[in-house]
Amino acid sequence: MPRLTEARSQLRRDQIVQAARRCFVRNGMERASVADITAESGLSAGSIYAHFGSKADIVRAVVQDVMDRRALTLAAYASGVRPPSPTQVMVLLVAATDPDEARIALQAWGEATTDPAIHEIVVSMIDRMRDLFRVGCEAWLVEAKGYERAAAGPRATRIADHLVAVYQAHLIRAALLGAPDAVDDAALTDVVEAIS
Amino acid sequence: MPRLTEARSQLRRDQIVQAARRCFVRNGMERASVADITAESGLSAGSIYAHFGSKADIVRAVVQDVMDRRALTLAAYASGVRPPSPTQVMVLLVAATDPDEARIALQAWGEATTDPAIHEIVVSMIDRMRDLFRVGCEAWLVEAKGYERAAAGPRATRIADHLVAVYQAHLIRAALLGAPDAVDDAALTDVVEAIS
DNA sequence: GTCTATACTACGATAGAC
DNA sequence: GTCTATCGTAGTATAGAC
Repeated sequence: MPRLTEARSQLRRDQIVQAARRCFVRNGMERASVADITAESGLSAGSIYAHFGSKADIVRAVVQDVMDRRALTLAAYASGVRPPSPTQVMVLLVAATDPDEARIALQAWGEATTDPAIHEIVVSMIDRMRDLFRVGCEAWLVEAKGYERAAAGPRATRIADHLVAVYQAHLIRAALLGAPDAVDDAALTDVVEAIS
Repeated sequence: MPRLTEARSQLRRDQIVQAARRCFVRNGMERASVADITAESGLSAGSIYAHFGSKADIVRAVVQDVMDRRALTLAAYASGVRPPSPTQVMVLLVAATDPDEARIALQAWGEATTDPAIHEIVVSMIDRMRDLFRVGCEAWLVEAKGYERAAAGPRATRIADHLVAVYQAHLIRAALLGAPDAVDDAALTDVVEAIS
């Protein structure tokens, strides 16, 4: 029985997190009230506080959730047998960007400047992403470009840093300008390949 | 007399804006209260509301102020007779970055996702910056690299987009990791020159 | 676990004297 | 213009019934 109960509880938590996410996209993490979240989720304040200790806990859960989704997407691309090129990874990642997720990411960056818990989540996420890029690039350099292992490592680190920058800039565009189908593939490809 | 009075009023406004900026760096734009700003500025609530119509007005003024400072710094570099290379501009800009200003910038990005007034300020600032980069790059391509005018334009646009990305990524690092004297000039130079 | 109702606080903004 | 004092409200969190 505990297993089923626990799963149900997790489901409720997720229901609350997704409702909160929609509220945050609409009103911002700080301005969105618990009352907004109750209305959006169809639950009551009492129910919500049975699953989260405070509104700050909900904010943390939403940020963690969005970051985890991003990392999963990226990891999926990087884990194929034939490592994709940096350009391919970036094009896929950009095409898979949800503007709402991008907005949550920007809000999280802002929160991270003053909230230690969010700061920790965001920074460790950036590190994780850089690492995924790095590992993927290293494999690609060795297997597709014929690099020696020794030379591939430092080169991959450099490229990964750059991919993080390009990706972050893309998130800003996606969040503030909407999804410009103007995902200018040509420009993106040009830029990424110049550094690869 | 109106001139002197107006100047004094502007001084008070600036005093409030700078105090508010410090509060925002400490507590975030939303969490910082008007009471915090009165305490930090040494003024009273009544006085502050004589100069600003609402707290939202103060937030807008702070964001505008920080953005204007950045644009001024960049314009100063770009306006020399001998146009600097993209790498030089970026190195100077990065070296001149104040972590507190970077934090305000990140908070402004987050706010821009839900507040139309902030959105307008942020987006137009990004456009202005891109344009300054573009004009500077074009001059540099023509005068230092021997490009034809016709070829320099599109190339400069491409480089400018990239400089914006690199700069935004730098702001994120500066805001969240502090000023890493690890302004890794080598990495920066490498990346910017690859695309130049 | 979930609801309704409410306690308590903190905040933004204003009033009115000086 | 600036102050002190205060009003009204919105918001988080809890109590207690079911």
